[in-house]
Amino acid sequence: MPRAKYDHIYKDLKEKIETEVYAYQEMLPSENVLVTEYGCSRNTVRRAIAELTADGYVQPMHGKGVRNIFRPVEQTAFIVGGIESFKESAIRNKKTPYTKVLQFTEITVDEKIERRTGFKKGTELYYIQRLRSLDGKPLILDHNYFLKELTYGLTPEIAERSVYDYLEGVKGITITTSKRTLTVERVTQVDEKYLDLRDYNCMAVITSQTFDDNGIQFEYTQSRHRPDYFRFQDVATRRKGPGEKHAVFS
Amino acid sequence: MPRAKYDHIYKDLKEKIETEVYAYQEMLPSENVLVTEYGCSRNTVRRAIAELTADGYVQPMHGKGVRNIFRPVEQTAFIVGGIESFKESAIRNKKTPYTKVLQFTEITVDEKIERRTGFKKGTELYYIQRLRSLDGKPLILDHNYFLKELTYGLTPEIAERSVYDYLEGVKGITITTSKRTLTVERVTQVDEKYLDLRDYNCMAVITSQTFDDNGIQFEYTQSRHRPDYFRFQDVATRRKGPGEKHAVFS
DNA sequence: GCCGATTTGTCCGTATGTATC
DNA sequence: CGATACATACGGACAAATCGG
Repeated sequence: MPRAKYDHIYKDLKEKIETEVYAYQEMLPSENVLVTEYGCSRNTVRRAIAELTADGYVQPMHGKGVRNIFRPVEQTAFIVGGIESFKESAIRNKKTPYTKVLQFTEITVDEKIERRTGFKKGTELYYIQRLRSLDGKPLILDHNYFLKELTYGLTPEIAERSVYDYLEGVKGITITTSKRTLTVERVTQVDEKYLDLRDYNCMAVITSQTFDDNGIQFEYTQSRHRPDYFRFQDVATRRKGPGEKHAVFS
Repeated sequence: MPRAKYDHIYKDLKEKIETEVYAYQEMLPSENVLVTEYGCSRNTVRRAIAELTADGYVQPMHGKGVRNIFRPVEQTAFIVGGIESFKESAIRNKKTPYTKVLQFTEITVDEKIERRTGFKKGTELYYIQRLRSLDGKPLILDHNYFLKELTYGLTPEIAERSVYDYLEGVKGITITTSKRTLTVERVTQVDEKYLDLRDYNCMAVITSQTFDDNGIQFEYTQSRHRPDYFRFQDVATRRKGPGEKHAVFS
């Protein structure tokens, strides 16, 4: 499958930025130069730059050029950042992942679960509880709720390997949008039982609702992270237009 | 100042979605219909839809249409979400903000501060420590470092009102990009002194590096939030292209 | 300060590809 | 198979910001 042209340019520029072919604070070649370099239209170059901007890699400046503002991050903790699976995050963080299934049951949604998960009352779900370890160290406790109608055939064995490989590969589900909320919550007895929390009495909790390409929510997940191995990254770009908001907390 | 055309369409569609002119899970009018409605080109409509997609409001489906997946959020805690100032967040959360300046000093960057903040050694900064309250309840402890060269003239009085109003209004600085990292850290003595933490021994911490429109970092801030009043929201969209990553932790 | 060259920002019309129905 | 809808790409036009002479 041939990638889209803008995606090729995006990845190429991204690598050049990461490997400092363009130095920090340096200008990238102008759009017109890139057009001739890549042999494409200006719109295509602009689309690639737009993606780099969203990644926080570059900053276009009207009338001046596009500046590289990428800074490599030191990798101390387990970085959660963008969109990727547990296994992929582990690889990027250069650690060995391991998953242990603690529970695997089927449940029917009641009012209480409906409010929390967004699934309607009466819906049938798989409920899975999993312990995630990196380099043998248990760090994350996951509570997954999968819509049975779309994910029928799930087993504990699949849950131990990769649910998403199964859903995408076998079931043909395409994951598109994920709404996430990050909070800090008190530890539970289950947290304490499986994770080495020392004297921490809080957990970093990511709850996410995930949709397929039909706009159907097929998953609700609560990921409870050990706080000292947790890091979430984000790039916020200011919206243009007059009468706009400004930045974060100042 | 006349808005850009795509921005007008974006805001118009956004409002229609929020007021449920288009119901949840309903399809928006097709791009071609919108083209005739707004009297513009298809590219312009597509740009507006792209922004709504990034906001997690809609989900375009190849060959089918664009589905509304917007759900209003219940406002329990203090939601941090997108890009906005403390004051604006307070207003959106329907609370009364108050800021107390605890410290206001000038410092010079040493190696230790350089590593943490990204400012070069020898640079002169303003260091401000502020306590943020909502409805009289102290919730956030801010540590700000501002590049003196760009923010010269800051005073404790300004810090008590709004630093950003001063920087944007008086100094003519334009805020563009903000890189944020969210972690969970242990409480400090200062946290305990000013915030009512009960028995929590952790804080939700947002550290951010903010850049102006010249790509110059002029701010480093650490915002320490009381955990039980903290909530961070995010929408992750899956990248297209073959051989791609999938979603969050499953 | 003015003017022209450069560069990014916005918008248009069109063509073609691909997925859905 | 054809009609519809979104996805990608092209080329051109003009506006707005910047910079140098």
